Amino acid sequence: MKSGTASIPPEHAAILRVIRAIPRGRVTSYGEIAARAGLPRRARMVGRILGAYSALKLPWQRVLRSDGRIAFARGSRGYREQRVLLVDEGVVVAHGRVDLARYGWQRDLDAELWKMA
DNA sequence: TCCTTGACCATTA
DNA sequence: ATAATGGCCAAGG
Repeated sequence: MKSGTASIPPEHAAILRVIRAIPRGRVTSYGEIAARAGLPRRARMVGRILGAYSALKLPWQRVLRSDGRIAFARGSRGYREQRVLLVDEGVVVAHGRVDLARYGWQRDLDAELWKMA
């Protein structure tokens, strides 16, 4: 064999890197992750990656739709699990939705910038 | 090969 | 707030 590790496509690696960088207690969207990974308009790919690499311990619960709603169908196993994991790290989930103005990753960045003023 | 199905999204109406 | 449209694209029938 070549070098033990299975080769992960660069695009996949870029997306995984962004997902792993989401701070605990904050959330972001599929599209935002794609954009940060240098792959604008490829939100769908992020969803596929999350499923494909579920063996890795990723903070998948911090990934929501662009409007802050959980992507899984209400009542589904994934939906319930994600809600629990988010609440566990202090994120308020009301009606299957998170207030992005409050818990969004971007907002976290804004706070950092404000501190410099 | 074609068609459908998604852990999606921005825009337009 | 809901709905249609077009973009995106791998996987499975």
